[in-house]
Amino acid sequence: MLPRAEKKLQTRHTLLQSTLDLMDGGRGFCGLSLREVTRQAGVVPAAFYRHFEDMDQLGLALVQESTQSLLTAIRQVRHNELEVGGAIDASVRIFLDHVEANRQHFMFLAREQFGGSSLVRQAITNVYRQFSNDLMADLADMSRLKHLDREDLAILSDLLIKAVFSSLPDVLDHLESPATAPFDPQSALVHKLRFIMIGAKHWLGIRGGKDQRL
Amino acid sequence: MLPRAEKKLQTRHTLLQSTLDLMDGGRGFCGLSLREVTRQAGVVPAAFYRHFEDMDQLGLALVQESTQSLLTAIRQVRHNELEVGGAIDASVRIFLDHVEANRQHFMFLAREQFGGSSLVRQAITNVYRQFSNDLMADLADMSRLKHLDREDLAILSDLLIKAVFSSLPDVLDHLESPATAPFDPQSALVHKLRFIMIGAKHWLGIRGGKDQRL
DNA sequence: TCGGATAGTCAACAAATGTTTACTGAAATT
DNA sequence: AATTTCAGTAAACATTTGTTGACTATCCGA
Repeated sequence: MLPRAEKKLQTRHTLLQSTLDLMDGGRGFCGLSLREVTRQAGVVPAAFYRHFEDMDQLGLALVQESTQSLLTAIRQVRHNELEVGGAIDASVRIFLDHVEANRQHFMFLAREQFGGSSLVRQAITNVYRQFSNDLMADLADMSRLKHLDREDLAILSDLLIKAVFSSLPDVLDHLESPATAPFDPQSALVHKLRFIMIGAKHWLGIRGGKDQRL
Repeated sequence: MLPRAEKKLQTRHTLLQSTLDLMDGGRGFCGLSLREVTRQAGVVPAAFYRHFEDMDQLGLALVQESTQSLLTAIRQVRHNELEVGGAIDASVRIFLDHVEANRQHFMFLAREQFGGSSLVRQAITNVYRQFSNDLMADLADMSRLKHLDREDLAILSDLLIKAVFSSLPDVLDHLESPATAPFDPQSALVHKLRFIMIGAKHWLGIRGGKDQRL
């Protein structure tokens, strides 16, 4: 690449990384100021506008960057699901390895999924929907779930995605101080996904059998 | 009550309510300024300090207020669980009715559970844990879950709580614009909880039977 | 080699923020 | 009736914020 544009990309990356670093202090994205970010990046405030229109746009870029990581992880997981036996264990392992390798990005996603900026929130919501749709397609191919109709599968995949992502904070906290949670978040997550998948396997329709009246 | 302290409590409540009103605009708690809140409340900035030390303390008060609402809902749910048949339907109905009646409070909880202020976040996390423990005690009394040990129950209740709360944003959005979600969030939530409870019922231990290898 | 493009600097601006200090007046206490 | 208490006001403060315009130095294409 040309050293001109390369340098620019490098600064842009520094701005994004500085934002993640500042958020490591436990603060949310909306609590950061433009000047703070540039200060952390070792750049003058005005330089910010060479890369982003405002903080919201930087947030969107951060969503995209994080999503890229996530997409990579998901594809590994989906590839792995084709193998036989212990798909959940292996998938969760791969997913969590990736979370560990991209801790800051996933912290950003976990913290801003319902957070301050509505633009960022909406972007993350769209990513969710996309992943949920992908997962639904995979689930539809599983032989032990053939008895589920489209709506069942949609709700099931949504539930699985929500279970994974709502466990993200536990996992991320556990990475930093491994004594916080009562259980190991990774095995707990596997446990939870098993509950769900077993339930899906024994699902008898919305009315349920008489033994399914809960 | 004496008209002196009563008036003070009223102003305090106005401050809290003003905060919720401002957050209705789609912004997060950490995006609000002290002056903004007092402006909305029709009070001079300095008056804020007669009630709260800083915005974080107001946030904690808001957690407590919201928690009170939630406790009320939960108690209704637990009482309802003692009745026979269709416990999930009825429980979810009651819970969601309460969410609807206290929309702003639950929006606050949903949005700030991982959000900006670490003090607020931690307070909400503690509430979660408490509810999860309560639910665990209830689950332990259910005859169809007698085969689960303490760890199973802990993880199960955590999963149920997470499923409910991660669905809160869907439910709240649906209240404002009932065409956003692909499905009705309420029935979807019932569906999800059924998946989980059925899975719990058929749970055969962490190693599972040979038909439970996922 | 020249001339334009441009990433980043510098300085300045109005506006908004959190916080403090002294005050006012009504309610509570004595 | 006199005095204290205190919720809310008024004004001022030092900072910080987002944004702008003119600049500088470097890289790029001609």
